[in-house]
Amino acid sequence: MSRWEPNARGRLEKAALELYSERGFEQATAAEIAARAGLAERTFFRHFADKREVLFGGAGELQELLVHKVANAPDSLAPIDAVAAALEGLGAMFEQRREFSRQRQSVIAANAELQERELIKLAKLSAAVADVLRRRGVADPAASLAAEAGIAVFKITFQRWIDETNHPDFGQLVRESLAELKAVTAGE
Amino acid sequence: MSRWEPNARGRLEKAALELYSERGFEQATAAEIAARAGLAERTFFRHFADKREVLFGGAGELQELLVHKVANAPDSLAPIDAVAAALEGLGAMFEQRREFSRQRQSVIAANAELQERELIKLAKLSAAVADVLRRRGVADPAASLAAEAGIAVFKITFQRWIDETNHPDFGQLVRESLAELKAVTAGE
DNA sequence: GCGAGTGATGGCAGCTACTGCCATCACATA
DNA sequence: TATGTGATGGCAGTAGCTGCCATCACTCGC
Repeated sequence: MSRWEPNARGRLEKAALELYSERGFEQATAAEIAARAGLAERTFFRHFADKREVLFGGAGELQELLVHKVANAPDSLAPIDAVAAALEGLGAMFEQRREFSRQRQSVIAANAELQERELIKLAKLSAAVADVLRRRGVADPAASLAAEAGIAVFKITFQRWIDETNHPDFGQLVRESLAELKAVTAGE
Repeated sequence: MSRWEPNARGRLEKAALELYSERGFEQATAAEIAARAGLAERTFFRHFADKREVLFGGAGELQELLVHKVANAPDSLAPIDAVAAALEGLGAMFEQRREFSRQRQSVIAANAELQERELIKLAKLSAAVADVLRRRGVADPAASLAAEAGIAVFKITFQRWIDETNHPDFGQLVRESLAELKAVTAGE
């Protein structure tokens, strides 16, 4: 494996996840990751803005997917239900890479800097969802709040999906979490 | 102003906010901040874990305050209402430092790394609120969801409070945002 | 008053993340 | 075969951050 092997980016992502798992995020240097991928450190930073970003290559696709699903949800659905329906549709994608997701999440859970990066990705997701809700005609601050609430449902759902040992259905967990949220915010 | 002047930490916080405002977070070095505070770079890193943390000295107090207020909210209040009541009680604290808050928030808004730090502080706030809700007898995932929803209300409220030019009342904004959230999550 | 102890500070060496700049390489195309 | 293009490597340099040790101001027991 040397220069001009295909899929340098993918090799870097794989090498990084392995090294971060083996010895922790802080103990792995960018040079080591690059070496394991058969590349130079300089090349690592050409593919990824920093050491953390290598774990978040999928964030863009996830956002596009979610935005697309919210945009295409039936007009009859209330904002929060449109977001929840879109979240349910993410199940297939996650189920497919469950083991990868678990490993990645365990690395992130062990390091605060990675959690920060994860949180800003979720914040951008929330902002994008708020945008598409506004395009559906939802006014502010309702659009922002519905988006934030939807992402909160996503966070809790994903955590439960990772933690549960008996492979629960992602969509089912979304529906349960949404019902809990509605129960919790029902009042007056 | 030299060695052994009192309140080194406070001087560093002030110098940092000034420098970050004047030329941006990335363009200000830790050595410069320390010099402006009459201290050495080494001393800066003894008071703050990193360059960002110097802007978040108040996060701990805020969390204690909020947790205390949620814990002492009337038992009759539903979880989300207990959190909202606690948030309303934060108004006095913010109104007192409105100009500081605006300047600080403008610095944070201009830099992604600072936003990441802010988000993890809010996540910790949410976790602490979830904890105190559990101590109030709220089960999971309701406790986590109520906390996340409450912090979402806080985020939107704070943003509106900063943006509005005509000095709105913080508590009033909390009540409005909560009402919007309830409207948005009311369903089926 | 005086010496030991304590906590805050400064200085310095060193590692690593990250960047700018330029050379080099593999490949496509004319 | 020449030439352009995009990906890569090498290297120097900056800045964030840490470990280690010396130094300084203050306190307390005597």
